[in-house]
Amino acid sequence: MTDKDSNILEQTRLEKLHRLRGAGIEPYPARSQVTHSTTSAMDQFLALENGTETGAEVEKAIVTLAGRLRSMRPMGKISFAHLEDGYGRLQIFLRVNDIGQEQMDLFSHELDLGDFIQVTGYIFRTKTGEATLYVQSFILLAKSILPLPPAKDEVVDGEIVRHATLTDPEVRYRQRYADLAVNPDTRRIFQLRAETVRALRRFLDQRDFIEVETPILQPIYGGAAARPFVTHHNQLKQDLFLRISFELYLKRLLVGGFERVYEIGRDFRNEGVSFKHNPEFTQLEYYQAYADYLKIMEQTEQMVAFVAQEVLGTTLVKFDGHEIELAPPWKRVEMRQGILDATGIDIHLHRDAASLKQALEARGIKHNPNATRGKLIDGLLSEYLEPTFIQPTFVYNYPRDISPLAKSMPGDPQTVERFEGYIGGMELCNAFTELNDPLDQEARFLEMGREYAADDEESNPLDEDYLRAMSYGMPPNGGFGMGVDRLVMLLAGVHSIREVILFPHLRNRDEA
RNA sequence: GGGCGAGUAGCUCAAUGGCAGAGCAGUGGCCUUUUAAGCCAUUUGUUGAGAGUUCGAUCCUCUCCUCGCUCACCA
Repeated sequence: MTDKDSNILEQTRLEKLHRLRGAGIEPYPARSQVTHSTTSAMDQFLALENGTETGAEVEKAIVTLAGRLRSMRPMGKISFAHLEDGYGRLQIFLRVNDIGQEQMDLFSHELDLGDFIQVTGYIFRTKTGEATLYVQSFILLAKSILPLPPAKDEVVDGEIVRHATLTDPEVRYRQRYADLAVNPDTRRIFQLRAETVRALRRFLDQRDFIEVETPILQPIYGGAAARPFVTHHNQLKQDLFLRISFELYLKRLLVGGFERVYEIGRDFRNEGVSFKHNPEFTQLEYYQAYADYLKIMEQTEQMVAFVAQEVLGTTLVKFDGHEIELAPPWKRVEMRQGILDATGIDIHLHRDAASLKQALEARGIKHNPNATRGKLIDGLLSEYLEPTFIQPTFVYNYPRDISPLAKSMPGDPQTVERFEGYIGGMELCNAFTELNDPLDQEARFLEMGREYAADDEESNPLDEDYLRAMSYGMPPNGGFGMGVDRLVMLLAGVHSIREVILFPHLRNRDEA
């Protein structure tokens, strides 16, 4: 930062800091003696207040709290300020009669917005009725050198109206600490995120799933079609990939005898960035022995509705200008029928890529000439169906060649038992009846190797160890994967994945 | 990677081919129930970076950087 030493605001604060040190006051003491939070102090005060009949004196319960100075209104011989801690805000009140001129000057002249202080006193009500801490003593806990972005707010008819506030997305993402410090809405999103993850765990734990952790650094990546990040182990002289999914490891555990496993963790995909894509994102995957995709479909509706109810207290969410009802049952669209309705093309009448391309060309639908049949169908899904799925919708029965890990439908080898869940025009989850036939699985891997060009980085290397595991015998099972970030977007009602990731990936900033 | 938009004081934003402004924040003063406290005074700029056109560029042109939106990519 070039303006570091030229910024007069920082210089002023540094001078204050040096003056404090010179006066024997440590601006960063190691210890504090907090007895209450803003809310617990307030709760205690309200209880005392309510327990007191008219005419009786409210007992002056002495509390010590700590927090950050968020506003200051010095008025000569008295001073008001607001203190904010991790729970909320409380107004504090200082009077020269009680704390003395020296402390009063210290408060008015040497403290700044953003400083952490500890205050001791009792709560009373001001003329305007605001419960306020009457300060008997205070100490500085941490001096703030860099001024926080100002974020003033006032209360109008019970609504908080914010005036100057930090809105620049770049600063908000790069300096998330500052965003969190001044924007309560940002803090709320990440509290909601934590509650969402807890609720997901609760849902699965109640159903006898066990949570496991599988490798992030993998010698062979797989389980999804995505370009990986590559890294290197120096000592072992071995290239490693950051995982693009958990799938192949989790299903090895079914071979090992666990019947219900899940993992919540980070996936890494070396692909484009957008409002719904971050290079690293949080994924939930679970696998359940003796379940099929229809069972998983039902469970998905229940899980999402459960989480919404736990986190928001309702299954009705607002997203992107829409009211979305998450309670079951969700709409179900069979893929063939959905595409037929939307485009007039019956994919069952076009059993190979060439035939399907002809049909697309006849209707003037643009497409990638090198795509497989499955990719063409997937393109139709993304183009014509996905944006229309605002209310929760399952699309089911997918083409086999884009689903190498899913089991074919009885009597229709070109179609697999797979579904994806869409909400708000966004893919939320993906699940299928897992393929557990090692011979079929090997054939699929080889088939994929033929259909994808050799230089197509999405074509996964053949995972022979996975085939060996399956050869020992894998119970029939249903598997499920969901983007946790997207679920949080939905519940928080925000349109960008960056709003639900604390430190989203941004381009390098050249600080030359 | 392509297209569109944006970048001006610490923050939020004005302005004009001719001395770059306001509010807030800061600093000094007044103020014993304020709360976007108020009043008086006052400080703050490589106008994102670089180059070009021009007597003169924050403004026009080009290149670059960053952010946002969007398209492509993303079984």
